Parts: sequence; structure tokens; C-alpha cells
Amino acid sequence: MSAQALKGHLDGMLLAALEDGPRHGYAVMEILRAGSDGRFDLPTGTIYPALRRLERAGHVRAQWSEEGGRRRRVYELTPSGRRTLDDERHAWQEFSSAVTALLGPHRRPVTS
Amino acid sequence: MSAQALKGHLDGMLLAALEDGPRHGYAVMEILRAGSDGRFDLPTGTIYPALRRLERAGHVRAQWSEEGGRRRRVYELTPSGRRTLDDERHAWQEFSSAVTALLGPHRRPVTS
DNA sequence: TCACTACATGTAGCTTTACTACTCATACCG
DNA sequence: CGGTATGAGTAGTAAAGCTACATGTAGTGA
Repeated sequence: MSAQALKGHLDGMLLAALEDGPRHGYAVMEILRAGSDGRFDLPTGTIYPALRRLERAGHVRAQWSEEGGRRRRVYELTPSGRRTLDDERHAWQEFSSAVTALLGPHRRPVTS
Repeated sequence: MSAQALKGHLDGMLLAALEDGPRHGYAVMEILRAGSDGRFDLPTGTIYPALRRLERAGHVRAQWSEEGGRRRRVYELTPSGRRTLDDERHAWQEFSSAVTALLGPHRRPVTS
């Protein structure tokens, strides 16, 4: 995976990981890793700042929780986050179909 | 389309636009615009530097041509460029299927 | 003739965003 | 007691597309 491939597509995936209920950062990380067959094995330096960004943007709400001596920051979608997720899904559809069309299948020269 | 969405995916599309024969920058720009139904209407400040980058990387070869008082820089794929295009196609498959899986379809709550 | 648009190429500086490389802390397992 | 998994974070860097410009020719309509 190219170093820049993720740019602009991470937020949507983070929001999607929170869609089915509140999750803490580490769990979101796992969801991305498992849900991509290990392809998105993102460093903590990517995921935590990204979640902070979403918080600042008002798309998620965060809350500290202590459970079994384990300090966790649990994130939850806001209504704005749900709307944004819808938008991101739509944008991804548009974007990916355009790239797929342009990249096209490899047309090998006819070898009749 | 998000400002960063293209990051890391442009090179492949540029190479693909050159696959069927040499093209000059402006023509490549048109191919991207037309082939994406107007979604990738990229500014010249994006396309020309990107082509230079591919040239420096050895993926395309460039040549000036004068035709009807029109000064054009014509780009052509190198063997390395063709290999890279194959790689980019493969990477795009991997990437887009992973994103699609994670973004997922919107599962609305059952409304029985 | 004049203005506007399409064609054609380019650069300098900005911005965004993911990554690298760290720090800190607890729980668990051998 | 040492290593790994869990859990959160920051500072600084690099990549790459975008904005806003400059430059020039050709064609078209008023």
C-alpha cells in the first residue's frame, strides 16, 4: 500500500468503525486491521490524532472510562458524524468508480 | 471530492492515460476529466508537476513537439512505467476492496 | 479591431494528513 | 522478572495535490 493512499479516506473508515456503537481508539485500530485483512495496520500515531481531529470537527464525542485498571478514551458518533459518514460513503462511491474507470482493466494487445 | 482523496492514486491514472500511446499534458488532463465524468477536473498545477515527477522517476519519457505553432510536451510510457501501472492497478484493487469492506453498506436498524 | 475562450505549459508557496519515532503506564503469561 | 498485549499520546517530518499566479498562441464572435 502506497504511503499516501489513505489520505482523505481514513476519516470515513473511522466513523464507520464507530457506527455500531461506542469504541475506544485501540478497538477502532483493531477493527481497521481485521476488516482490511491486515492491510490497514495503522500506527497509533495515525489513529489517535485522527480521532482527535474528528472530535475537534464535532463528528465524534469522547469520554474517559476506567475499567479494570484500564484507562480508555471512548468515542461515539454525533449526529454530525453520522451525516458525515453518509457523505463519505457517497464520496467513496463516486471516487472509487471514477478511479476504477480511469485505471481500467489491462487491455492486452490482441494475440489472435 | 475531498481535497486529499487523490493522494497516491493520481500516478496510476496518469500512467493509464498514456497506456494507449503518447499524449501531451493537456490531453492527459482531458482524459482524466472525461473518463471521470468531470469529477477529476484537475488544475494544471496538479497535472504538470505530477508528470514531471513521473519523468524523474523514469516511468515516462518526455519530448517537445511543435505542431501548428503549438508547443507541446509529449509523454510516453517507459517499460518501468508499464510495470508501475500494473503494480498500481493491483494496489488499487487491494486498497479499494479494503476500503469498501470497512466503509461497508449502511446497515439501517431493522424496522420490522 | 478587440475581447474572450480554448489550447498549452509552467512555478512558488501553502496546506493537509499520515507516518516515524518516541514516551508512559497497566495487565498478563512464562 | 522479562516480554508481549493493551491503551493513550506527542513532536517533528515528508509527500503531494491545490491555489494563484505568469506566459504565450490560435480561433471565434461582435
